[in-house]
Amino acid sequence: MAQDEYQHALALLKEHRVRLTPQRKTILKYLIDHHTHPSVEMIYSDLKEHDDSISIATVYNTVRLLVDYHLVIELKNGDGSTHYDYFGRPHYHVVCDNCGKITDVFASQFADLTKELGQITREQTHYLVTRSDIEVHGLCPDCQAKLGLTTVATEVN
Amino acid sequence: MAQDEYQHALALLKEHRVRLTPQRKTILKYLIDHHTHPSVEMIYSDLKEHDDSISIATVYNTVRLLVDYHLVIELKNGDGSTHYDYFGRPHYHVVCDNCGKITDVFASQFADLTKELGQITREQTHYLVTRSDIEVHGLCPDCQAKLGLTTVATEVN
DNA sequence: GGCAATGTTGATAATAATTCTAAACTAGGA
DNA sequence: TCCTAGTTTAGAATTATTATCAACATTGCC
Repeated sequence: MAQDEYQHALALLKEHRVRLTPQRKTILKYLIDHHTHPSVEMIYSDLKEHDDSISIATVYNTVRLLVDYHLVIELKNGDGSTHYDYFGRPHYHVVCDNCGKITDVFASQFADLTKELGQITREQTHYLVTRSDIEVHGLCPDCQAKLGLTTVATEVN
Repeated sequence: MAQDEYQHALALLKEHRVRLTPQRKTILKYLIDHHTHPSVEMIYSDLKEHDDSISIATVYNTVRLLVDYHLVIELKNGDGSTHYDYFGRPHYHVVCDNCGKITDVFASQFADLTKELGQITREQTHYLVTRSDIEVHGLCPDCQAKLGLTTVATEVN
């Protein structure tokens, strides 16, 4: 599966005549394998630990490249730094406002929602819609428990 | 209307024992009146021009405060800097990937969409959902015209 | 496989964005 | 009015990001 993603992404880049350097492959693979929504700094230090030398500038350049080709998306949770997430298969994000954790949701309804959203948007704005980023905020189950909100959780709409 | 928003926001802050300093009021009023999605730098220079002294640090502090109380939301279009938008009445954003323009959409269907989204999310993740940020990407009508895509636009789903 | 053209990397300098600090100030309650 | 905890200010410090450019590596071609 992850292997498929990787091959698919490589093929897309190749199609666009993007040079497949070892660094780019490494970073791409890292992002496919780690759905931890890492920041540039996290990617950099992780890779430096395992593999050897890779420049922070290269990480910046590569994530931007991947964002440009829509293989990866940028996220901000609120702690200042920017996070990245491989976006090969459509999904959306749920951010915990208490601990900052970001969870992926691969809901089957996602496709329907985005389609609907695209239609509404086109009607209202006449934009040519290409994609949608959805970010839901709330409290993760852990934080609900910590804050003693477990019972409330089931009541709230 | 804008006056209502302002009073409503002030009341909310007051309720939370937030000190209503002139700087905070000024910045809040600015954000309510300007739906231009300004960056901190833009707010700062605009206010410095009209009004007199206000520190950039205060602008940073204040927008964060307003974000914390969900009166304002953070946006990134892609040019690096962070933008802010008064969020008194629910809406979502459409970003033009060509020129970076951000358009607000106050679709009546917005409420239904977010409700649906909240339900799906809760089922899938057991998060306690509080709100949703939706960001649609595409090409604005101007850029479609510039790029000669007007005919295509009507064909694409 | 080997070669050349051209894009990429790496280290670091430069710049931009954001936060911190400490002293001075002030909103709001008593 | 007075007090005080919270806020503002200016600038320093820190952090994030981009630019530079010589050395290097990928790709397409033979």
